[in-house]
Amino acid sequence: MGGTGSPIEPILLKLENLAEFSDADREDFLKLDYVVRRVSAGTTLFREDEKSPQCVALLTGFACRHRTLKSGARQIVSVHFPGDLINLQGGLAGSCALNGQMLTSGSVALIAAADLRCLSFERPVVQKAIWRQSWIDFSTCSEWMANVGRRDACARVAHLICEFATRLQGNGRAKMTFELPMTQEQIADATGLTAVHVNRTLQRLRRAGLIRGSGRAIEIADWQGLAAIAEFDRTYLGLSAHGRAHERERGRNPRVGVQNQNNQYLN
Amino acid sequence: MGGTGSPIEPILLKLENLAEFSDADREDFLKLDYVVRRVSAGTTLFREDEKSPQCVALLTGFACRHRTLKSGARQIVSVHFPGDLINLQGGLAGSCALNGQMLTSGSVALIAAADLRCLSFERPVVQKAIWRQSWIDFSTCSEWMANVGRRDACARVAHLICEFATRLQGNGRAKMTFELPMTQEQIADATGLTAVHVNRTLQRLRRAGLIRGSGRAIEIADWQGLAAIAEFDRTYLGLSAHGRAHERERGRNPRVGVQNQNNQYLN
DNA sequence: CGAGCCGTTGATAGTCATCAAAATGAGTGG
DNA sequence: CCACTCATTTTGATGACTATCAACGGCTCG
Repeated sequence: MGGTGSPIEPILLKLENLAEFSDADREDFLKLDYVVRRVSAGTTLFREDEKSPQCVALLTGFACRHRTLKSGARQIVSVHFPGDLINLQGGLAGSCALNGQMLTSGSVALIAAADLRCLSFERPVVQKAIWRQSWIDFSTCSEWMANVGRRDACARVAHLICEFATRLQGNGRAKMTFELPMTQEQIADATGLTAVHVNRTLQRLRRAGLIRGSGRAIEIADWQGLAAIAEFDRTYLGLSAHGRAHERERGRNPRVGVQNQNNQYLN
Repeated sequence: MGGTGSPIEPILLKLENLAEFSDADREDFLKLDYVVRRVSAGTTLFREDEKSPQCVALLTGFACRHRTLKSGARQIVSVHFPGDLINLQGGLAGSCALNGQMLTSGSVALIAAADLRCLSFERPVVQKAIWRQSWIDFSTCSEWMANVGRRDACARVAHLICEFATRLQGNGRAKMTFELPMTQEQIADATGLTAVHVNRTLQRLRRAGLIRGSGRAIEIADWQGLAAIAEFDRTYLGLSAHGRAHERERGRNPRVGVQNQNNQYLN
């Protein structure tokens, strides 16, 4: 196979990392109906108060989901990369009280949620992939919550950078140089800070020798150090088991005994 | 039906709110294997570094999932009520990098994730219910993230109280009086504050006449006011469509045009 | 070339964390 | 039933981290 030229093939490729697709699975997926749209930065993809079930496949560019309070304060809840299938939760289960918006310009393919639901019903492998994606969404969301709730500004921004480097690289090691697809204000909205403070925090990370580069071009000068102050552990991203020799097993919290299958620490 | 006496019947009842179970669905669900355990407050239910896929059905008492940083700082990511099925993400898709822990004493039924996976495969309705539950988990998680990232201490605590009141009540209106099943330190861990500050915040809410009662007994004195400062909107909890006459449609953000099915604001 | 977004810098004020210790309350064992 | 212990709640004093307000330079773009 390879190179059917379908616009949604990148989406398929990413999903295939999450389950073992058969040729039939692949074919059926590529048969999905969709509409491709070019979108500029800032375009709203879907809104919290809208019921229309629609899934968005991000072909090029970057997008996010966010929640906006009456005060105007915004919390970005997830960031999406080219190849991502966005709004699974909202599309497949009903509105999700989140807004979807492009961070940069790019293009998307709109897929009717009903079609995707059908496909996932007929193709258990597709279903499994979607389920796992949804799991990753949740996992990432809770990691972000810990980020926003329990880390200081430096660690928050460092963590975001680590995550981006890792996700941009796919399954390999983290990229050392890349372009952050967000303005400092958007970084602020993702980390629960203000744009001004993000600016100063980036400067501190630079002065500390952890990153280099100006503007949105980020070069990671000291991955170890950056990951350390961020306490970054890529497990939550659910990437395949490539670089699995993690630095786990260390100083977790040894409050309870050893772990094993059968919950022997339950009473 | 009604009153088979099975310990996991409360779980079933809650799931039935999320999809239309047939009698066969119900029966098969109740046939699931499980082991019941009494657990004391603080008992660890599952750990982030553990692979054993196991789902926990919370029969009595309250539980939470949390993430702990090396510094010892803890972020509680979700709170679970009697009748909840916990760790769907971790159990069905692999470890979730989250710890599960009892907030109070209580009892749980352990269900092998594989069994649940099987059931959900054979019973699309069960699957739908589980999918919707997972959606609610995500939805709640992102609401909490907005809470922790973008609201001040008063609003955060008020929001937590509103959510608890609403969830305790099931589908009706919010309870006016109930017992918070968490210590102030746990509230702090859920809201990204410190225990000391939670204490002072609760006092402010009392002085403001929004809540009454001492200790964990909470009486909501002014639901309107409390929900207002918290910007609480129960939609994200995915409760059935009872009190749907929301206070929506008001001052959202009118940045983009009208919404309708076909994404006409895309370009 | 003006408009506007974005990044940067400075000065100041608040919110919330931290540290320490006393007060309250529940559970235990003699 | 009471002394005792331990967890939890409460209070006070201090300081750090981050927000807020304001202004300016650089850059892109129509």
